[in-house]
Amino acid sequence: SFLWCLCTYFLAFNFPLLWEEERYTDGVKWKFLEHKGPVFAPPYEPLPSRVKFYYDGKPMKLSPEAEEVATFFAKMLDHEYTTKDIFRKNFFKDWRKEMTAEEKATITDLKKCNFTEMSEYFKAQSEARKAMSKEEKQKIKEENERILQKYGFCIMDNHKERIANFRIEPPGLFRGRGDHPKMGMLKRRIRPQDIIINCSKDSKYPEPPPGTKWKEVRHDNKVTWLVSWTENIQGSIKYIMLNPSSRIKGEKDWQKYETARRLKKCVDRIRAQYREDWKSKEMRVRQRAVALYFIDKLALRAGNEKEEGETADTVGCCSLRVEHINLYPENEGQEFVVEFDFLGKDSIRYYNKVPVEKRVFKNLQLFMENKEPDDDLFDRLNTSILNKHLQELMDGLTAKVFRTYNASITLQQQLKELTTADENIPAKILSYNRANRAVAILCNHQRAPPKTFEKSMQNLQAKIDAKKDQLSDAKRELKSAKADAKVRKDEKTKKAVETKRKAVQRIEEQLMKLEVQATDREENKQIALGTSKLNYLDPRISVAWCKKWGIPIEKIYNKTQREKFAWAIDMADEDYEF
DNA sequence: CATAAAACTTAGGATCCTCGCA
DNA sequence: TGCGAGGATCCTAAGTTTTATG
Repeated sequence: SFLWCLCTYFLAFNFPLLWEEERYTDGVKWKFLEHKGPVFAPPYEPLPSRVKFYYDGKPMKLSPEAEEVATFFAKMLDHEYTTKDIFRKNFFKDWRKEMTAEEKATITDLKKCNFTEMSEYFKAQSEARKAMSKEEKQKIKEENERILQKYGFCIMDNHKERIANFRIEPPGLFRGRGDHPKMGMLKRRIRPQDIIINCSKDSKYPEPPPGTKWKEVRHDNKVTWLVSWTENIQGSIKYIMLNPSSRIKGEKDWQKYETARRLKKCVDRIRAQYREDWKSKEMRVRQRAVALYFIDKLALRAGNEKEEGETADTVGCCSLRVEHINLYPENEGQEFVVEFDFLGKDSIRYYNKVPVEKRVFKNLQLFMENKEPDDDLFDRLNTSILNKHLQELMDGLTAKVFRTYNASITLQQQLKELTTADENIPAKILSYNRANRAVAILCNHQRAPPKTFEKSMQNLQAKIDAKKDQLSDAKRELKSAKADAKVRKDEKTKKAVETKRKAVQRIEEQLMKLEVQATDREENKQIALGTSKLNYLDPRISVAWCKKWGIPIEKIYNKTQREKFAWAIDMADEDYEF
């Protein structure tokens, strides 16, 4: 059936007769790759001379280089972080590097810099953009479309594929997430001589802009990227790659869920194993087993070590520190409670109180003995040790497979539990969203409550109230029509009763729809569903659910998502089981 | 082996765009 | 027919895993 799937899959992607040779071995990702290269950020446009920068109260004309960096700061003036010490310090240091000797000599204190005119100018610009005529907006749209058509696609092995991010990131001030030590640093402009092009030897190479050269053109078909450059904040490499709808990404995504399904088959054995390991006489084995238990039970991330001072202080499972957990032998009527409180990926807080097995609890006490708060909880463990162990338990098993597995299996279970046959479509979709929500909570996918949340909730409530009034009016009218019909007994009044009855029914439906919507929205206040839907939930579960209950797939997946999951929509029938 | 670099996936917020409603 | 809410899309940072290096 694996081969059958593979076959169906390639047919879905129009791979006539090719699929056997398309299954490259030894890491070959493609045989032919042709593209037009990246789109660079537009060049800097100096400010009109009437827009002034003031230093210490006096107007000062800046060199174009210094002015450009100043505009980056001016554009952020309304953000809170321009008031943060680290941001200001980093910005000022990098800004000074762009100044002429004279500017450097004059501008020595950021507090004496006045960017307000620049800031006002950009606000006015953005207003003007909003106020543009239809024709002007249309023209811009057409230009964007032209660029998309030219640069947004590539040819990979006989297929025209959409590129994900064909535009080079423009220069600006770096703003990491959370308490980032590098916030405010200058992210420099990327030039053609910074760019490495990857394409096939026998393709038409992309042209660098006139008068420039690429850093390198290479032909590495063991990787999937088309363009790369080194970014100056962390010194890491950035890539241009294909869209999720592409064959190369879709196949990888499918493979990911197949690995998670293989874990399903052996997860009982693995769980038994780590429970056994809680008793091991070797400390490293116990630590490994407790960490794995957390990763499995709580869907924690692996938690690689990070270089101190280079990024925000965040952790995952293996990098948890003593200060991130509290142990309660007894708490709110439960025994052996562990309280987690730490910042995870993107500095999103993870807070959870969970009762654990006594053995886990005792182990944690042991791991914490004679340690300072900032010592590692699992001092004999890191992600590479853990993943090596997992690899021995199952081919292709790594820590993140547990997140995928637990997310997908939770969706499947919840859908089974929450969906009832007699509900209408909106109610079924609410059930779907609730199942999705259970996963988002498991994976701790949070969002900031939308700024307009309270207001929009009030609006919705007002609508509901209005609908209720409308309903009682309609009911009253129905009642009087009925009374009328009883007296008159003619066709006309009979018909009127039917009309009124229909009206009541329609309004009741509308009311219910609104109420469902309100519930859904309220429950979703701080939870982001998108991330799990896009990255953790085997789409075939959703496709099967839609088929089973006659829900149009568009109700669950928008256009982009349908493109990304085309493979699953084609592959899964209503009996699909994860 | 340990470590660093490279490759690739996952993530939340900003911005753009559309659609329903007053 | 203009407006605002909310979804779609864009953006790019921040993770994990794989591969290269010494």
